[in-house]
Amino acid sequence: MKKFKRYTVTSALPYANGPVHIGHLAGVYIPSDIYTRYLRIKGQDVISVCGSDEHGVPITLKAKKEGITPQQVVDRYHKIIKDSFKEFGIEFDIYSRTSNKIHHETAAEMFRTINEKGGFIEKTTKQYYDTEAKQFLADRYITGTCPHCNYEAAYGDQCEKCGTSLSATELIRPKSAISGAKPSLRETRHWYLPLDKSQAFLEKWILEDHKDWRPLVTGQCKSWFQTGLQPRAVSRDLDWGVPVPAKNAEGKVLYVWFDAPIGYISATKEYTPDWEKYWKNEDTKLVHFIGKDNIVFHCIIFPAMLKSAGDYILPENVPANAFLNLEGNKISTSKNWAVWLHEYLRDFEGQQDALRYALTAAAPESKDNDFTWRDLQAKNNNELTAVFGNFVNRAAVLTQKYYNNKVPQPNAFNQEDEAVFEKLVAIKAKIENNIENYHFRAALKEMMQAARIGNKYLADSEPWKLVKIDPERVKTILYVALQITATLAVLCEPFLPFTAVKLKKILSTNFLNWENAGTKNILPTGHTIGKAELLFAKVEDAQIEAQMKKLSQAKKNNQMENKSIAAQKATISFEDFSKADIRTGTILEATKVPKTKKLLKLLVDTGLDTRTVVSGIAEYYKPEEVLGKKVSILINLAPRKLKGIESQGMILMAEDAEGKLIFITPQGDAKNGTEVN
RNA sequence: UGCGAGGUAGAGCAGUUGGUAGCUCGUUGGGCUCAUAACCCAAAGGUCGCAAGUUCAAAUCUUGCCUCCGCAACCA
Repeated sequence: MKKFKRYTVTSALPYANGPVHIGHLAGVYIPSDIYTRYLRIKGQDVISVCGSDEHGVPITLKAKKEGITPQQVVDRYHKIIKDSFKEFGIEFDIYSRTSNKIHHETAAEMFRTINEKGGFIEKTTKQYYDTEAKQFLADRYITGTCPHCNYEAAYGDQCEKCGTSLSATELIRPKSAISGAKPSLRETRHWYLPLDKSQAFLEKWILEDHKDWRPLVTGQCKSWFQTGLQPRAVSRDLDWGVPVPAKNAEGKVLYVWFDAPIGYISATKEYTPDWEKYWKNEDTKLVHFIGKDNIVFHCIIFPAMLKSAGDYILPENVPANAFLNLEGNKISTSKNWAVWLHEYLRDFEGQQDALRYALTAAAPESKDNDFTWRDLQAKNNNELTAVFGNFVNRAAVLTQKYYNNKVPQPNAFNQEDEAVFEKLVAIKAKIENNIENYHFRAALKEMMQAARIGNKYLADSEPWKLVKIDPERVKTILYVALQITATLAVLCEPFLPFTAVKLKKILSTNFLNWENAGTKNILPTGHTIGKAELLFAKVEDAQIEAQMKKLSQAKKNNQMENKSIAAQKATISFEDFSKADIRTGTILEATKVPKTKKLLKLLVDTGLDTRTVVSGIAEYYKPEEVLGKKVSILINLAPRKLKGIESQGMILMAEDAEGKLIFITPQGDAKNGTEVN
């Protein structure tokens, strides 16, 4: 395997239109932090770069909605995100932002470089333009009627009712989702990255040269290759972003997906003038940590960009994670279905490692996973506290009791003692191997195994019994136990940095390093350790219940917003349903019922007969409008007198978004009297 | 609909080139008392999504189906 001299580790730039939640942490930031912390402890030359992604349409929309500038939006979230990362112990060497001057310059320069090499093509297309909001509209921001199923709220890229994928120009009665105005088609010219020309190179690079990538990642790339890569626009008509540095490019900015990954480079530049060795030197290992939604950008598009620009190295690996769900549902920023990092830090002060542990243990490395609060509690209380914390406490307390906090002088090691050291060495090797191959979940498990070995060692050797009959042996036992503890302090650092600090304080040592973990004299005889203190606090039921309550509140709020959609009614049997006799019919006559606001008196041909029905639709329909209308009618409803007129059935109606009643009209040529089933 | 990735004990996950199904937590029983009622030992618990096929032998290979997730060209 290739030997690298230094590492450049990137973590997907969080989008600055909301705070960071546990899905981001489990998918990207915790794995990248484990990886870089590990490399740092081993003394490698590594930089970890990240920053806020601050451009793009959603941010401008949010600003508009709140009546502030996009800059104010990103300033707000950049601060929240940056602060919460720091407090959570995600240790970037630099956390930058794409609204920075240095980023604008770097991104513009990248564009120019590629452009000068003829790496773009220019194309003019027709796109919908919102004359009121004065901007071009992405397909997603156009709604209209689906040409296939007539669903009225279809998006410009897809109809969610019938699932057909659409292009915005197919929509009947298109409407801007931003202003509600009717958009018009306008010509616009854009630069495109001709990915099709890079396909051959990318296919070889990914499928042949990097067979060690995760199946999830390779699979998705394959999927793209099969369809065939197409040119992709790198510019956009918008006033928020990096201006396109070219002639005739007024009002055009670099499209966010082009701009964002360059943020890794500009962050590096901001960090060190010596940035080029991290991006242009073949001895450097570049690793991108991302979520699965970002695979195409980091495995296909960004490499194609880097390649076109020349000089740049390409990623060695892109360990993308799948998604984390929360209590069985997808995490959603807009629905507030999330555990926000800044809120966790407030609600669980000093318990960063509990979340780090739970999220690493449940990391969605190969498939989507579910996070539950009960699981966090169980992992913290039954694993971290019970196994790890308890062992450390046992060793420290025994040392305090028997040796006044001094590491005792051991006698010759017996077979059990030797076995312990052998296991520790093996565990350390497994952790290294797992981390280097991005198996952080497995690495964490191994780390805990070291604590288990400690507990078992104490339980098997029973120093508290032996102290009365063989005090010399107890010295060796406690010596060994303390070596295990010190090894733990080293091995846990990539995963549980706060615990590592505490543990080193308990051992009152700062001379531990990765290389001597698992060795027989990591903590020398005669060294005085500090006072025993608890490493972990338990997570109490009350804390969990408070969080669950918060979530159910979020759920309730969502339901309030979607109030128009009523919950499903109680299940009925087929017999119940078949009692209802619904027929198609035609309205023959309609007259307003005098002295009422709502009622129309209708004469309906039901196929069986002609009958009178009184219906509460007068607010929405004039009598002449409903004449001859095909309707569905429930005919065996018990007759009822309304304003003195006997109503002999009920016209089926639905309510639309504005509360207006609309007829359930049979499609096509249903004869009057046809049964509706 | 197409493509990709999953579906393995109550939960979360391993299972290398096909050869007796494993780990952690939880559950049950026992032991211990140095320790945050923590720790240690043992047991129970699985027709490996379903169906068919290849094979002496399939969680593992082939085919079909069911199901969940993602992507599908301007969605970041």
